[in-house]
Amino acid sequence: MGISKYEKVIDYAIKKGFLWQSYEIYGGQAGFYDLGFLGVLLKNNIINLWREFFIRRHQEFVIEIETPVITPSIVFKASGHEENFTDYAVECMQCHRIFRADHLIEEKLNVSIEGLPAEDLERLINENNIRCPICNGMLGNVKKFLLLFQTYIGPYSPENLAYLRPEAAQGMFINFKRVYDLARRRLPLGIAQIGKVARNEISPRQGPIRLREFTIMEIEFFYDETNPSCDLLYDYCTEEKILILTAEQRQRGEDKPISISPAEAFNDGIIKSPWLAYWMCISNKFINALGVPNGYSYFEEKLPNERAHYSKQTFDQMVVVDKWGRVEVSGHAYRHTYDLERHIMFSKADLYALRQLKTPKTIKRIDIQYDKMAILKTFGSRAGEVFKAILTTSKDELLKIISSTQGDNIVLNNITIPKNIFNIVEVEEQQWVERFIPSVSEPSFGAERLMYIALEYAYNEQEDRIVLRFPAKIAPIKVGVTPLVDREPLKQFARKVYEILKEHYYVLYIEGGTIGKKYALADELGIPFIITIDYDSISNNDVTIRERDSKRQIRVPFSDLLKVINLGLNNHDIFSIGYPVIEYYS
RNA sequence: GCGGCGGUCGUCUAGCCUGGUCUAGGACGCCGGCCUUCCAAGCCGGAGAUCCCGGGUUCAAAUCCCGGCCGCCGCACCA
Repeated sequence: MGISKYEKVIDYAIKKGFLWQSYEIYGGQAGFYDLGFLGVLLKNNIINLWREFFIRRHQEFVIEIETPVITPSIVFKASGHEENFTDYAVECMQCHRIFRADHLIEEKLNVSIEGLPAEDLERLINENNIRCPICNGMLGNVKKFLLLFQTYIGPYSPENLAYLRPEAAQGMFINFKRVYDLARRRLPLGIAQIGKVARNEISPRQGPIRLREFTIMEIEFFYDETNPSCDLLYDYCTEEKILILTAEQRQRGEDKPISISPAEAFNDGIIKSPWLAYWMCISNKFINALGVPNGYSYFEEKLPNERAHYSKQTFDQMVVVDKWGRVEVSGHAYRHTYDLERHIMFSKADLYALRQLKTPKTIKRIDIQYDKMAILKTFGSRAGEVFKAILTTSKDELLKIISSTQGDNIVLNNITIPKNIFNIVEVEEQQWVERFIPSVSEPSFGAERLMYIALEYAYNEQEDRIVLRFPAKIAPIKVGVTPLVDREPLKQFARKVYEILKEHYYVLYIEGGTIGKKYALADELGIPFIITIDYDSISNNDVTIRERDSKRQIRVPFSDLLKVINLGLNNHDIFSIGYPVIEYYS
């Protein structure tokens, strides 16, 4: 099989100090990675690019918040994670294969056994003599795996169980009402969050691809199902195609995705939520901007049994990678009203949105009126007690008492009151506003996986050298500066340029070795532009700018340097703006 | 968790089978010096290794044995 690109990229990334395994001096710990300075720069650039695509460009209706990682257990009871993030595994005593205990039982007995504890599963296995489906050996004890990290809040409160969040989403759901109010109760509304999450994976083995702690970038996008207001989908997502491998296709065993525009996919019912489609459209553009060309990523619809408990429809955005064929970089879940409903149920909080109706809804309800004058006349000085009795009884209850009592009188607080004092009427009310639970579509990205993707797609081997072809926007170091040879006065000039550029960018100043070696070093770090100071620079007060991928250079007056670098870093073609282009010095 | 394979300067590795000559050799990289006017030239010098950890066998362990840790591959897991 040979060494895969993954190994090469990771070797390279470790060597250059992008990342390395955490807790090395104690032997390391699987599922955790540290970032070095290049890694931090790259990750921050990716996060900021995500912010640009998903938040800044939608700032009228997408709002970023930040909420804690440590979360009281009640939140994940409500969200369903406490129940659904638990796996029950059982091992065959004979062949040592491991199976999901619940899956085995459900298959064999054809019943749903959600939420049963380990002892019950074990009992079911024994009672029904369920054996290993491969070798028919006896099965061992059922073991429980909780994929949430547990902790306790406060030193004296071991009963205050808490979890590290496995997704940032719950922080957004919990804050829905507050942000909705801040946004002047307008939908659609996106709440975005970027932060650390933790999942206690059983055996993470794919380096930075599968971590126990990672950075998630999510939007919970709330909208009115009856009025999605998703014009953007038709404004921006009708031309460009995305690739989708539908659940139907997968069930038929097909693996060739269809090519369709997001707007079309929604119209055809392939994507069930317009906003899910819109964010998939943006996600596709975003992945392109990280250096993944069209055709190298697609959306895979999850089968119903593969979906998370909260999702009505899920697409995983897959990017083609050398080692595993593809890797999931984002999940797009149509969470619908599930989470808000659950939090309303558990917290009793009002997490409803309001909808203005075009025509008022007429609501009929029964009302009880009573004759104040008659009460005064009948009860005289005791009227006050009667009013109190009536007011402290709820309308529903009063209605029940009146309708269920035979005869002409009812008894309230030991006071006998004639029925004819009450008048039961049907009133019609017009409602212009309606409460409802908004629907949610969620795009969710893992930052570290994107880092790996960016590295793998940037990684190029040219003869015996490595060039990292990062898009300028995410390149950790933006500019290099070097004297052509390490002699004065070139060094002095180069250092001056370095000092100026440092004000604006991360810059690498290079001395030592030959010019070829310096360029190679800069290419290896993915630096998009390198500025060389030669002897002509001294006499003409200008510099050369070399572009990483083409190796071509232009000669630019010193005074224009910043302007040109800025253009270059913003994806303008610096070779077509009029400065002399040098294909190659010899 | 189970099974297979592996772990030696920063990196890649020689040595392990057949214990001693290994105060562990080399290359790349790094540091210092010389040289160098455009794509990883050359020369000189230097620093750099708990041989993964612990225990055992032995006069003697990088080398043999046991346990542990970590990694890779397969089973399983991966909302």
